[in-house]
Amino acid sequence: MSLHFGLLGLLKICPMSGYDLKKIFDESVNFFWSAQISQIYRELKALERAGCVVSTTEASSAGPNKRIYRITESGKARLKEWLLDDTREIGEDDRNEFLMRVFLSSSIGGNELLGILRKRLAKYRNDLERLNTSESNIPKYQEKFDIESERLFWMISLRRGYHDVQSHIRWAEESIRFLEDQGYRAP
Amino acid sequence: MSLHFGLLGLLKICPMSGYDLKKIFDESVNFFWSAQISQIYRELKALERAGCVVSTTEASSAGPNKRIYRITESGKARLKEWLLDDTREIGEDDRNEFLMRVFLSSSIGGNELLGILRKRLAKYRNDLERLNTSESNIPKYQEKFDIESERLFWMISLRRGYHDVQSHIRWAEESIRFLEDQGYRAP
DNA sequence: GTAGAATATAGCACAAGTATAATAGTTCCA
DNA sequence: TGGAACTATTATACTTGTGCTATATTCTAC
Repeated sequence: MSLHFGLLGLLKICPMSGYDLKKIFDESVNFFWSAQISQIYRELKALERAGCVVSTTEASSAGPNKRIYRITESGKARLKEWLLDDTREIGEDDRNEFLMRVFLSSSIGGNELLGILRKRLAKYRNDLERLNTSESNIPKYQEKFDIESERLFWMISLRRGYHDVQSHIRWAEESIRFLEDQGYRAP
Repeated sequence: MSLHFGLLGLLKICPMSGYDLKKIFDESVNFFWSAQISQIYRELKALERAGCVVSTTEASSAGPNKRIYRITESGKARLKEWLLDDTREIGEDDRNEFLMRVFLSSSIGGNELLGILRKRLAKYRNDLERLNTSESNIPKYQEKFDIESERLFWMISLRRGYHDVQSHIRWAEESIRFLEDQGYRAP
């Protein structure tokens, strides 16, 4: 459902094509939601069938015709309803394949795990860079659309990204130090 | 694939039924992986078809017969292979429906968001309690199986849980303070 | 002028997880 | 003795997301 309403929320700011939405996803909400272009097109069709959006074909400034989606009043109402829905459990996916590996690492031992954690720490530091890129993209959107009313909420979401990445880094550093103190050495 | 190898990893410690595996999932790895019982049974069948486990029917101490699964040598080898597989990107799912809502909250405004964040902070504090429960469950498993060789890896995974929950709490507190400073008041 | 990159949409097979219902044995206790 | 709670497994439909392929247009660099 999140992609469904994520698209609806972005279309509330400005009418767009599926292709445009994909780009915005990759540049902004990517650190907590990603979507394949194929899924976005499929979901847009579902949104139109549900009467949440309407589409028109328009000439593109570059490339083939675009199908521009616009949010309807019904779509706006349903978005608000979803945002306030208190009955359903709202998940934060903590499913973590990497942690599953750490948990099961007795089969490979501490030396191997130490090497794996060092690589992962480098990845986390890279995630921090990507977040900075997301943040520096905001002014670019400000030029394109009127996002002044969005700004506060975007900043709060972004702060969550920083808190999370920093905690990942702290954990990896702590675990590496701990394994080293136990006498493990990466292969 | 993670559930696949998660089950295999637990079966390496001790042969068990699907029902047993579900209970262990809920009590231990739950903070980074959950599984429906229906999915566990389905996955066990797939593991057996793949030759990673074998099953036998045994009388239960209480209730109907159990189908006990045992890991095979081939299963152990494949688990190790997966743990060391360096070619595939290992995901940590940061898909976050709650954050999607925060991001799109301009439709409901800062006052509503403040109320939502307060409730979420209470949930995070509860998550901390649940982690403590997971940790205090470890000695219980130590009695049942020989998990001395697992202990180090379980502790490192658990530490990640603490780092994560604490960062969620810090973020929620910070955001609530920020909204209050901006003059927002929960409805 | 043409190859290739970027723009733009659509379709299908597959993987992984959810939700729910059906079935049935055992234990416990009112 | 009857029913609730727990133990235990199976089956099936559905949802969400991935990966890959096909198709077509327009712009840019050589």
